Amino acid sequence: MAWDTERTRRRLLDAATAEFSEHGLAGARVDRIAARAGVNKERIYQYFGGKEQLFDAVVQDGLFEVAADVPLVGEGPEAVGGYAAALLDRIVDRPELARLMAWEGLARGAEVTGRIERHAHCLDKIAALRRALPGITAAAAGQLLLTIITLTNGWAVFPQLAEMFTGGDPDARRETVRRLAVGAAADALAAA
Amino acid sequence: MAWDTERTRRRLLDAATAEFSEHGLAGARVDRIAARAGVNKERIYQYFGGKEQLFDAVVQDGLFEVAADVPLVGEGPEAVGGYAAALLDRIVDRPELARLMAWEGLARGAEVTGRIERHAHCLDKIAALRRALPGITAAAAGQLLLTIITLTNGWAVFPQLAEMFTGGDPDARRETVRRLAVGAAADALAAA
DNA sequence: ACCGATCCCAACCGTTCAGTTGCATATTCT
DNA sequence: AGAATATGCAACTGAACGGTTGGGATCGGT
Repeated sequence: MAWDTERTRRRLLDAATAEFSEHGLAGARVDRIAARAGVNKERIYQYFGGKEQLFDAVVQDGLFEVAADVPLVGEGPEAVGGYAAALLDRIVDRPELARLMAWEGLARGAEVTGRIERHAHCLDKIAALRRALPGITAAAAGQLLLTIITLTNGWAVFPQLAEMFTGGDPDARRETVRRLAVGAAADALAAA
Repeated sequence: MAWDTERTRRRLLDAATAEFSEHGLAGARVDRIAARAGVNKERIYQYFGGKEQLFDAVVQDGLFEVAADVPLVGEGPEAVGGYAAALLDRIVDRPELARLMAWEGLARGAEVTGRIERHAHCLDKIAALRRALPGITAAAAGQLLLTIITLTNGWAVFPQLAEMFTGGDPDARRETVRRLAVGAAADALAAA
């Protein structure tokens, strides 16, 4: 049998995504990740270096994937609303990345590793937002993006609140989030 | 020396709040909590039953405290904006509860323990919101409350995003959040 | 067909963790 | 004062954890 190292790597990454998303950095178990992947755990240390570095790789991977899956298309506040709604849909369907971001923010604070690529990645999103809302300032675009991500990720991070306040109905929430995003975008544009 | 059990309890609760807020449920160390409190860890098991129950007690305690500290006063969308701004200020100043809520939501999902008191607590907040915005539906009030809490807690839960998108400036964020909350409140009111 | 490099895995290691126990000390009741 | 109860703590325990090691299998190159 040929060594399909890329496949092993992928399996580990997927298993780690599930495990870290469920249990966080401290709660995840290296043994469990290896078992989920059907791989010996020693591979983790060879491929990624350790638990924390594997976590980083997982976040990076997820970030990349969601950016490709949910693009910001069109122009004007309505397009921004559509983007927010699509993002929420994605999170309802696959909450892993939203949860990972929260675990990361809670455990590591503001100093994230791999700042460079990450920063570039975020600048890309801000640029897309400024393309959709011509004339908006960079600061306003940042605020708007933070608003959108916070609002959408909240669904995955505070399920207990979502359940209590909305009965866990994602449809109702999507429309609320869409209107909020449209309003926030229009507001940011008007302030330009 | 007289047995000041209440003081010991309080010290444990405070130490546990700090520890759980920093490290989460899985990352917190019982030994560290005891050391922070200057108390033997065996007391934790006598007073609270165990790590998880202590966590519950900490969340409950924090929830109660913040509700008392940040009331919703006045009427109309502006009052709601003021409430959101005050909540964000509180979170910037003392992010413990926001972080605890996130750890809880991530680790435990929608099924929170102590549902009854918790639910009553939330119904109180919704009632306060409906008093401030006469005519609003219960569903709209729930959406609005979820929006406000999500937006404000986001500052503490996603510090890496806050840093990247806003440069970590809480003042700019407060004004954005205030305007968003006012807009959301007016919108919810208009839909009535 | 051989060799060096790469990959895989079972077993192992030192540490750390949540939770317990046994006993000394302080308090309250009578 | 003395018995009964509640509180304090150091030391312990069994399990689980992240990480390592040594040896065997499989590859590509020649």
